[in-house]
Amino acid sequence: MIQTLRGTKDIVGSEIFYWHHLETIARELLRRANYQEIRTPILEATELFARGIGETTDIVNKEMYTFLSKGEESITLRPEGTAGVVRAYIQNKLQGIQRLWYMGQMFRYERPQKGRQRQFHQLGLELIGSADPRADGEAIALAYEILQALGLQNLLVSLNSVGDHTDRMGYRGALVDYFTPYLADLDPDSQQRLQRNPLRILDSKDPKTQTICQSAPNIWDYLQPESRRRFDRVQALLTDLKVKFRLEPRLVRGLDYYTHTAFEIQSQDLGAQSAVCGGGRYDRLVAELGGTDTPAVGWAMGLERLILLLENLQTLNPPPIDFYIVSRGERAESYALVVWQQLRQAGFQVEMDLTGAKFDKQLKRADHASAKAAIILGDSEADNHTLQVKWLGEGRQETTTIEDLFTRLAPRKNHD
RNA sequence: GUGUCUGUAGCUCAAAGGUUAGAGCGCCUGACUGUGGAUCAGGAGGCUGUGGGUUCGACCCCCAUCAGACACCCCA
Repeated sequence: MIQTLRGTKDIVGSEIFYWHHLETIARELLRRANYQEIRTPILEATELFARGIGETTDIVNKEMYTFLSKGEESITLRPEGTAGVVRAYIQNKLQGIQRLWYMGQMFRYERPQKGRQRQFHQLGLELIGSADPRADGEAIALAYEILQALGLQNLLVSLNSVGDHTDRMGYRGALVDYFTPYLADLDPDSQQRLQRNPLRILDSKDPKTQTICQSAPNIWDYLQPESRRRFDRVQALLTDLKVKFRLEPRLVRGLDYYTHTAFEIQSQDLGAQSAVCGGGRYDRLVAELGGTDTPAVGWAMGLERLILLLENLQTLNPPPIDFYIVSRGERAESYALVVWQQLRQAGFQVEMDLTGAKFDKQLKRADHASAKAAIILGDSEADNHTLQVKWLGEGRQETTTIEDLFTRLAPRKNHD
């Protein structure tokens, strides 16, 4: 049997109702904030991610689906959304402040576990063109409110500032100085990180490394006054917006392009992969990718993780349909098809039984389809142009005509 | 890439190395020949993930492989 590749899955059966629910709420909140959807290709030049995300990151080093196309060009299935959106911003010469959102598949070659797949979905937001701390507040508040609107509980917003480039270089040097004497006591992964990305040592889960980190230098001591003021302002704005957050000096996002604001929203109801949303400010990325120097802030949510939480929260059932048409006999079956068309064109949601089985079997299926009413058609109804309508909730049955049904139920028309 | 655990009917799970691999739910049929849900009776459905091996004999033990779960790494 041919089956799905490791780390990929079908979204099948009632799971789709959770996706629709999530999409409906997110779309509505983003519409109110006048964000515009953008759809960029899943396939991009490998160089876009190498330059955008950073050559030293794990995403670029070991997690990308990269291959050569027939023209020997190196292409990659996107591992995240921001680089592509920024590429589109530059390529399409978008100007001024752009409020953009996207939703779609992302790909990372990793071992799957709870809340992590190789092909997964992200909902992302990018607010490009403003350095105003209010832009940070806007982006974070929207993420927070979307998660709240979904009814998620036990959410924790972690906030940090990683400063600008000079702040970070100073801090990085201080960390290297601090950790070097302890080199032998660090876990092997962190030993590697000391050269590549010492900031990452801070969120190691190794207990011994953790103790060493206790008295490591704090990034806040390396923020220049201007960066510090900016950080304070973002905190004040979030408080005004009633976003509850926790300051987390160790929070370091995995991608190289972040500056100043970094944040993450975690759920305590997931396993180890607890981050449902991550993001921050990336003032250098547009220039890095060849555009004019443009500040920006954004985030991404992992939708599979949100779906897991939603499924724990509530059971969504398929909405009931209006009519299930049951028919038996040659003339009745032809008549049923016409009734099916008329009901549908009048705006009702209708399903017609195709089995030709006995009425009790077909009615059982009507019940199973959670239809409000079954329309029962035999040859005598076909001859008289009447309908037997059985209201399944109350069990009442009536003889009527399709015209009568239309006038009584004032059906929704297709066009408004 | 590393570690631990798990693969038996559509689903959830049984079956001390020893007859013909079972049960619940679901599905189908009938009781009820033009009337759903409940009840009762019956039925279909399995190369025990796959490929090797050990054994008189393997769902069970061994090896490999594929897949899944969880964790590490990393991230959403």
